[in-house]
Amino acid sequence: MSRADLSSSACTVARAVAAVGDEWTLLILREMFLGTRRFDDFLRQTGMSSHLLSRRLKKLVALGIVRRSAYSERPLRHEYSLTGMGQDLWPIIVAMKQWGDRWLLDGVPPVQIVHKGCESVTQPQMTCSECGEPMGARDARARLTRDFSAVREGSADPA
Amino acid sequence: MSRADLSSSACTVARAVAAVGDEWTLLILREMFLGTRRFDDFLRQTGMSSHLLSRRLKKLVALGIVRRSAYSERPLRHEYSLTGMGQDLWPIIVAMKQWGDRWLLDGVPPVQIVHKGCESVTQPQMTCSECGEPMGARDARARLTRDFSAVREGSADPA
DNA sequence: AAACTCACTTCCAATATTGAATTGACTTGC
DNA sequence: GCAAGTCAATTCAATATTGGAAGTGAGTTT
Repeated sequence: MSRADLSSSACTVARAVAAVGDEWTLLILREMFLGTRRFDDFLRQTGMSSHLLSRRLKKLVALGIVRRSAYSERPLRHEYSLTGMGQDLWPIIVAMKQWGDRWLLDGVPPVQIVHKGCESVTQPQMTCSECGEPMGARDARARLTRDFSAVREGSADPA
Repeated sequence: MSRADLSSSACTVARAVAAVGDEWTLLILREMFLGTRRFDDFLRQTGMSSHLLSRRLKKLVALGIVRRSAYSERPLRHEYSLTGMGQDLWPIIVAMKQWGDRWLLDGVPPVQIVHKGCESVTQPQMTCSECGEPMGARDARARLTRDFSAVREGSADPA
């Protein structure tokens, strides 16, 4: 199986991975959440090649994650911004930041997140939607729905 | 800049991306959280080539995310499991699942998460550590700490 | 009118990935 | 006791992707 096939997997993690699960795409998203909009700024802030940036942006636009719009006629200039679908990727980037801050860094994280609601510096965490408690890997159990369980018993389709 | 340099970036998102931000690594992690431990099972469940699986597992072990241990002497057999550092990646995979469930799927998600604490099917969400409210991109503001802000003003180092 | 900006595209060498075959230590079935 | 099977890889050639540098073209500034 090649990477291109992931998007048709039944597993929604695999589909998400196919959409945004590569190094440069994740960095582009980080920049989007920091407010970067322009091609050249993405280049500067991520250090990627323009070739790749161009391709990644096209893909993100095609998927509906990013919107391309003109911010100036004459000269015609475009900027890139997140759609609703793209904004919803925030927890993924934040989860990466939290993990990186904890495990890959000594000292003070270079970026802090302020919650607009309460105006405090926050350490966003995953919580249970039902009881509101913070949760991690040990507090969770996966349950397969429907006939999907058959897939994971046998040695068939990667799901 | 090449992808290899990301790990030395000041940005902890970039560092996290360098560690686990590629397609196959993310799928390996998904499998780990579903309980997969053995080489062959990773192959079957992810559909990746054994060559790559071998390389990715080595990298994860080197980073301290995965532990390789013998589950049988004679024949000598090894299994792979998550370290504490690896367990902490759970929010990233869950965030991807939540996004995939919402935006890339019609119908019922193939996997549900049960919170062991309250025994209900949960939709884990990011919340503010200070006030407990659920939060998303629009509820957050990034604040650069220290002299790190200089980096983002100029056109220098990708941060 | 020369230099510059922005948003790309083209080219090609270097690198990474795929898929199939192979290895080797051991176990199981007959 | 010996052929077939299992597990955890490694090797190799074909293919695909990437990185870096250079180029493009519409328009603007000096």
